[in-house]
Amino acid sequence: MTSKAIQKEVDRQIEVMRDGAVDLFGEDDLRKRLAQALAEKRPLRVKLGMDPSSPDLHLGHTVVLQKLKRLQQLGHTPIFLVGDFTARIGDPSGKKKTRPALSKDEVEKNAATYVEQVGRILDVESIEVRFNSEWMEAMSTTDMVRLCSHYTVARLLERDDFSKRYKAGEPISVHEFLYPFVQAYDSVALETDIEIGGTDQTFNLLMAREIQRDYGQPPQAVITHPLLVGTDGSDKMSKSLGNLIGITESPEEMYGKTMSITDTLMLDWFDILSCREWSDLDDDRAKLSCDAGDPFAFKKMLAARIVTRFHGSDAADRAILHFQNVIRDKGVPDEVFEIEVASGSGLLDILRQLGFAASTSEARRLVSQQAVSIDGQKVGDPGLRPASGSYLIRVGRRRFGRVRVG
RNA sequence: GGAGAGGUACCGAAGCGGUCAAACGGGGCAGACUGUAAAUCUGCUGGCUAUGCCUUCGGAGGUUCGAAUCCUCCCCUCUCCA
Repeated sequence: MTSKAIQKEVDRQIEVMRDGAVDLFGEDDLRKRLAQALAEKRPLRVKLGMDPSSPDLHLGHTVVLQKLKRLQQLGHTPIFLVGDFTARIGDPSGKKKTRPALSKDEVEKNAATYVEQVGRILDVESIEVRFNSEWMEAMSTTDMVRLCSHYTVARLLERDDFSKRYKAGEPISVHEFLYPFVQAYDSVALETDIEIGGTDQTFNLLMAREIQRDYGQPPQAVITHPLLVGTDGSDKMSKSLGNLIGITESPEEMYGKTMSITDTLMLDWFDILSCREWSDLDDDRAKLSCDAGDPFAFKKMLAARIVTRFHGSDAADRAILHFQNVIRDKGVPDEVFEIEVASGSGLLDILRQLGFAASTSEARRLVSQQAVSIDGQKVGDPGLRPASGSYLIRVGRRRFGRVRVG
């Protein structure tokens, strides 16, 4: 490549890196490094850290994964860092209970699940999967203390999460301060060129730059992405808040959950999740932000796009039909799971066995709220004992189960 | 080490001797309505062999006819001083 061609390619790649990102730190250095790498036909090493304590990926994770995929398509090497050692220290953003130590088996199992799920988004053949216990377990106390000497408490307190908690008088355990050090050192160990993360990771990612410099490495560039707000519309999507859409969820669930988000959140999701792939909807989206357009239609499009991304367009079509049938027309889904119960079982017990109520009391409540129907007939008697036969039980609008009374 | 504040149901937060299974808000669930599992409005939201019974207000004891509320010890958190 001529140097002119290289410059052009650098511009193009930087544009991709910036796309959808909140910030790109260290751009000048990155340009130089990229040019050099291109000249040497050498890929850059792009790190993405993952917490192995909960192995299921959700829509929020996919934001950075989509970006990683695009960098992979540019020819760079994704490094998937499993923070198994870090998981044992405990996640600082999780304020409360320190996470339990995971056994080696659990970590390996979770990591495998991760890679499998990541494989739905990008090509995992050429990906490098690493565990930070690899170098952290071998680190001596002396080295750990030395690592910590590269940063000050005042600077640690600059971190948004820490400063907020500090000002609010909430507890911060000392070990939480170590987390950024470990994460930073991971970049040293991996000789990372670029690290991707959510905006909540900005501090840690930037700190890695300084630590790398102290360890004689060129500092990594940092690309941060916006956090996806969860289905509740208030907090970032996370497992602990239960406001997520998992990427392994059924098409019907994905579609329905997306349809349940508020109109405002829908625009947010579109902007963050699109990644240039849904630009044909940009005009519709623009109309909505100035109060024109059809929010309902737009939300249906968004929901269909999300399902398509993870399950394909056929599945999306099925999800749409299911939604129209069950939610709009209050019909019955095509497929309903079935359980068998002993003859003489009471309705309340059946509801529990179907998983529609966690306790008899809750089942009783549902019945008294006119939420339960058998074969389309509302039920009012909590003491009901259906005779032998097969029945379709419906709870609320969208929970269905067939029960065969023996 | 000293002084003070505090730990309440999924979360936040009232209650400070009986009327407390515990106000209120959020979340969740349900009903109505609708453009949808949006918005809005209403109800429910510890368990059970259920007009009663059992467990719950950091933990363990104690006082009392009776405790989330009073006392003792312990554990945890925060603030200020050293």
